[in-house]
Amino acid sequence: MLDVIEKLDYRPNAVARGLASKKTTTVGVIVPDVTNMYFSSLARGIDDVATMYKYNIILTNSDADSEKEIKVLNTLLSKQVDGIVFMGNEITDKLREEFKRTKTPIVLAGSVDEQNLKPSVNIDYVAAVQEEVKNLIDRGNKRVAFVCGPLEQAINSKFRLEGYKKALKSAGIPYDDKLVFETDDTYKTGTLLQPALMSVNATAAMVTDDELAAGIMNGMSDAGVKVPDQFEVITSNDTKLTEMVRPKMSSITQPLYDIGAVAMRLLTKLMNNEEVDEKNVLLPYGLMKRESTK
Amino acid sequence: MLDVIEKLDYRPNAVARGLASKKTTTVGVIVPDVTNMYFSSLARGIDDVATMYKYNIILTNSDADSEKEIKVLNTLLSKQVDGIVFMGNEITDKLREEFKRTKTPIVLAGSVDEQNLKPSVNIDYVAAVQEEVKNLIDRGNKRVAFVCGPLEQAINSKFRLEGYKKALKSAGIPYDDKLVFETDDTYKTGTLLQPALMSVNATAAMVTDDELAAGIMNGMSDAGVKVPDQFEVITSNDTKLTEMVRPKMSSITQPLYDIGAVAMRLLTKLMNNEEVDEKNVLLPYGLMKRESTK
DNA sequence: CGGCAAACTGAAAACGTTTTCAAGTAAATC
DNA sequence: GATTTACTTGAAAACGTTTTCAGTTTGCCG
Repeated sequence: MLDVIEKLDYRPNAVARGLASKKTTTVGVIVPDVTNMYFSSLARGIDDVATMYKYNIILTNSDADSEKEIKVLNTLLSKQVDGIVFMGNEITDKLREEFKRTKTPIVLAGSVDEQNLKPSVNIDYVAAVQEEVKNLIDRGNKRVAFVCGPLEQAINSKFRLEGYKKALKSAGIPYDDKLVFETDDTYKTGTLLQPALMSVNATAAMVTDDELAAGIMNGMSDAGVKVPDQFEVITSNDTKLTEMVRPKMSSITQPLYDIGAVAMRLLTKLMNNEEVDEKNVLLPYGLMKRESTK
Repeated sequence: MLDVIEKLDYRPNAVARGLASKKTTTVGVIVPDVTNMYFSSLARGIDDVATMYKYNIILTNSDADSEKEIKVLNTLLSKQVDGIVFMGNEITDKLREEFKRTKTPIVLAGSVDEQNLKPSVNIDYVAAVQEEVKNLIDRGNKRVAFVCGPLEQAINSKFRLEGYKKALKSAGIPYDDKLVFETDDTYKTGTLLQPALMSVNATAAMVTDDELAAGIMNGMSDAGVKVPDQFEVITSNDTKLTEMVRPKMSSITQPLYDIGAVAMRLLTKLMNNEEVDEKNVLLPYGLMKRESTK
């Protein structure tokens, strides 16, 4: 019998099944750039639990471009994906409209929407940053810089920067916007930041992306500034890059793989019309001291 | 009025179209691990030209596990993908059988099959390694180690190791298998290799993976061995990691993004039944001297 | 103006499954 | 043993498009 099947080389046609059953067992994944370790880690977590639940993922890079995001969202929906996990931190009104327009379940992974329109999986970014910046201040840093990605992204402006401000406030240090550096989250930009950082007399930096932080550290080293003795840096994503550079980078730790995995698990429940108790889950974060801080 | 707009809010059903037209405008991508920068770079190239040609990609991680590869290949085929780009370097006979069984176009990206069964896009690994090892030898290294991933993978055993042997041969140096280290291509393994490397009196290493190489370099530094003065290392993939570690790693340069892009472009031709002149394309490689070599 | 090919049109078939539904059969209840 | 209930079976409908094909119109040429 199996021989016959082998001979006939029969494969069930999932497309026909999809048409008939209105389920494709495929989910869409929208990600700014797989090439960034932060996102590839999430993506890996997503794919693993997706296959665990017999789903496949259609992976698309959006370059965090709002237009591309909308476009790709619609092609995914027209491909009848059963659900979507979205990564990207600038949820524009237009995008939110698109989100509302469909009844296909969508969950955000490692991405915040200030309006909490959709279920999401994150860590408590403000608490984490606040805690790290407090530590920096307690260690004697009077002027700690905040180096982040685009402030249009709520995760930076509404969360991380808030944590930074809170830490400042409870330490009685006035907020100085000369100390916040808005960047594009790339390694190269980081390497160029040393002069600017020095010119404002910063002695430490809270950085929101590992590649960016690596750039800053190397820029410092190349300019003869010793990390952490003369300049401390803390990064945010705890990708494996933190262990690869020297000195190793202290970081907020996030369960990257798990964020993806939990997001996907959450999505399976939604696709299955199961009840979910907590729509916006916060996973525990930690603080990992390595060599870039005193 | 809103009803009308809502009514007009029509999305063509790609699944129905797929059934009727026998084209899904979706291609499968099988990759060992997106989390590895080498593969995520290829994947990015693939996705970009895929969207350029109106395709989407179903991305699956195989962990380079032969069984998973076969399994996932079949689910992709049952999902009626129009084509597949495969990454992974151990093409087993069983996998080859599966490849033969289907008439869906398949191309290999950054992955060699010694039998050249399927179209592929690569660089000339043997020439590249040979050249770099020759340079190492010319610079006075009598004992250069070859540190690679699993030798079951043809890319390592049949290509890179061959290049290594050739370089040795033309320099009149006898091949010593104590100098070849078969590993699992991970950073962590690299960090542990220093004692073994020292014990065989190696003064340089040709490494086949960037993360692995970074591990080796850091292991050396941590043990007080100066790179490149006391130990030179050359790596193979030229991911952005090479620029991030200190010292920066000298590397064979490969157009990673382009390998993916060209592979996908090739696939579009095959899916379109166009003639392709060269089934096994070799893209140009280069040698980038950075700081991990003298 | 006749004849023929080309272009257009609309309805029906096809795509390969799942879902539905009706009819039939077996089991269970009294 | 009759009546209901539950289960089984097989055929038909449905899924939402593209493809096909016959029929009709248009266009062109002699």
